[in-house]
Amino acid sequence: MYACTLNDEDSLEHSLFRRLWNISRKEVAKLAGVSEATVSRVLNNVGPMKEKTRERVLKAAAELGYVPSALAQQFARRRSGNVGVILPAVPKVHLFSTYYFSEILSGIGETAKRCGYDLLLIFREPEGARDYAKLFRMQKIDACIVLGSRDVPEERAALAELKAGGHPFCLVNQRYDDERYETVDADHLAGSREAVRHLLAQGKRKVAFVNGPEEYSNSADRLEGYLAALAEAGVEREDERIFAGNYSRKSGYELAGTIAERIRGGGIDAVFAANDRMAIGLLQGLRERGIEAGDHYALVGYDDSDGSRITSPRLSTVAVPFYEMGRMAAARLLEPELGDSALQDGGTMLPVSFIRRETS
Amino acid sequence: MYACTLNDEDSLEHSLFRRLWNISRKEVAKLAGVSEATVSRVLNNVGPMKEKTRERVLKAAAELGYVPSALAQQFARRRSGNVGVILPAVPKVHLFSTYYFSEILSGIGETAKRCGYDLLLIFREPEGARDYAKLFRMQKIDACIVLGSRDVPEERAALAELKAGGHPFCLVNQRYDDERYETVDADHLAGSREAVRHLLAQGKRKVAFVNGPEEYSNSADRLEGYLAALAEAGVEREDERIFAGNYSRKSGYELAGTIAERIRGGGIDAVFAANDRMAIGLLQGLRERGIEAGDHYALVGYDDSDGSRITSPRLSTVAVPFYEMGRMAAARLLEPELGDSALQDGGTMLPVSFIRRETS
DNA sequence: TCATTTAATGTACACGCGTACATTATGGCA
DNA sequence: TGCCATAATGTACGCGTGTACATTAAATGA
Repeated sequence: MYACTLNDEDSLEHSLFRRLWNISRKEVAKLAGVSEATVSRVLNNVGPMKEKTRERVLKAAAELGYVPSALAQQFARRRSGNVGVILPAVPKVHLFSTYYFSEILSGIGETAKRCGYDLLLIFREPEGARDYAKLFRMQKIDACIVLGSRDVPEERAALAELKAGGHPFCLVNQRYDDERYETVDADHLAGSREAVRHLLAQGKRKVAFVNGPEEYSNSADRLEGYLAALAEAGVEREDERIFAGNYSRKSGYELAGTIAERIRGGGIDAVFAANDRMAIGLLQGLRERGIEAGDHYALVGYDDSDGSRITSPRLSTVAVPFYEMGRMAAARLLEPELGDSALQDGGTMLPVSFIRRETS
Repeated sequence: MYACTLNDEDSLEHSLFRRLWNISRKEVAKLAGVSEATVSRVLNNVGPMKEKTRERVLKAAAELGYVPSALAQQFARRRSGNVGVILPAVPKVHLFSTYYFSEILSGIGETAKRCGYDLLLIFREPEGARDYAKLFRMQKIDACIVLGSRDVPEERAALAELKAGGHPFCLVNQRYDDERYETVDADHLAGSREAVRHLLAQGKRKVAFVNGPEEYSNSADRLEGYLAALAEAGVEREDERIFAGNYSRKSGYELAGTIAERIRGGGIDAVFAANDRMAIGLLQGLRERGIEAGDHYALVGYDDSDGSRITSPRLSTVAVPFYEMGRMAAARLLEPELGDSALQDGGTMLPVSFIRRETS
């Protein structure tokens, strides 16, 4: 039918080699009979162009199955198109709810995708070597979101370096009030106050508090909320009722011995734990000692994690909009114009809500 | 002391602009008094070089705070250095244990970091548009690991295209036995058989099975293991004892009505659920009907998730080495020479182990 | 019709690195 | 000393885009 001309050679090339030799702008340009620049302009929709040309180029691109090389684009644009997400070192993940991270990560992913960014996962080095700024200098990422940040010297140094370098980043669930970093947090003070108010409203007067490590601003917020609620109700602060865990279930479990005695002795009639995991550990530890949540004492956790729904009795807790927080953190970095309008400025605080279940 | 020469201008440049204008190989070369190629060779440790030169270059690089541009490197090497990790669409995540993903992800991350790769997170599109191969054609990733794969036509097509394109990928926890894809799975047949054997050994003879959707090879494996154990014990298969859930807690919960009746009627004396979430949902649903696990019936879950430890009674289950599976999947792709030696060839199956707790 | 603006396209180069190849230093050996 | 093999380094270019600038085509106005 057709003579074996150059055209046929071309189509042979297309059908056979398109998967072998990556075809580039050049081939598309040749097929469409235009210059490479025109191809580029059509695909990026920049500058004026004749509709006819546009169609020819798009057709040629489709025919060749052309896909621009992200590598070359990134290089030419000097942007990686990646948002780095910094996660706690592997073993630390288990201190937090994994639920916590998957929710936040999903939220970040949603916004990032919408803005044309990809997510680069970065596990924090266990041994203090946290050179976040290097990731920017290497141009691996254009922005980054820091999860599980703790107020320790190495972390402060790393963040200060980011700031000094002018690198866009956003903290989630951790504030450095003296630093004015971009931050998305939830109103843990209000959440804790609410939780403790609830306990007080039940007539409890000896409310213990199991907090997490003080390197997390979350912990300070919760303490503040706890104290505020007590003060409101005219209940005196009692330091013996304040305990320190590390947000792991185990740490809650291990406090059960001490707390059991106090409950038996009438020194404690309710417990507010700074997260569900510790609350659950405590619940289990106390149960082993014959002390039942919701019966011998009231218990409230924090996070509304999956776990809070599967204990029995079900755990009262405070719901935190992790997914929203992730979305917002990403939006702050990737679409700052929208971000500002969406929040009352400086209002990085998302609302939380107390959820009463069976342990209180 | 020093005259204001070009040298001083240079050091001014270093101290002030090193963070503003990204310095490149060129500046290092000039400062070290060598060619750019030599800088490159020193930094990549390629070819012979004089120790003296090496030191000069490294010193210059350090002095300038030089960091190679990952973008340019990737472009020149035509490798992104990224491993794509494909995750279920956001809403789906909740069907799986988030524990499951964070474990596997950590395992992948460990190996990837060791091999000098980064992790690019990719959420599967909800609407069937899963063009995995495009990620390779765009050169966004050099390899990919597919999590939560389901045997549906779109998925098969996407995987077939990957294979046809010669793109390295590895499935985790899902097999396509007719396709010979690179896969890392655990021995769910053995795990399920073990779990059911245990129930039978307790004298149970009417063991129900709550399975997940059949698009997951995991589900088929578990069914097979369940049936194998029954057959061994000479217990006849009874289709009315086989139920279909979707791996969510809710789906287990919703089966409670039917199963409660059967337990009361003596038609069921034990339940093996294909994952912990369904087991927990069922446990809760039955409890609401006054039927207690470990008491009125025996219950075994699957996954050894966090949740299995916090129910009461604690859930008997089957532990799966998710972290190891992640490590191995990554190793398969990134260090195939080691991977092959580590496993008996074709032996993609990792062992699982039954864990007896209080519900059985 | 021609001059002048504006639309549409082409030409040329930078981006920062890796690396093939050319070139120059070095050392061994006769 | 001269020759050769090899070590060490330099030169030059490609990788596939984006885009500034130059050029040409079309449109507008007198």
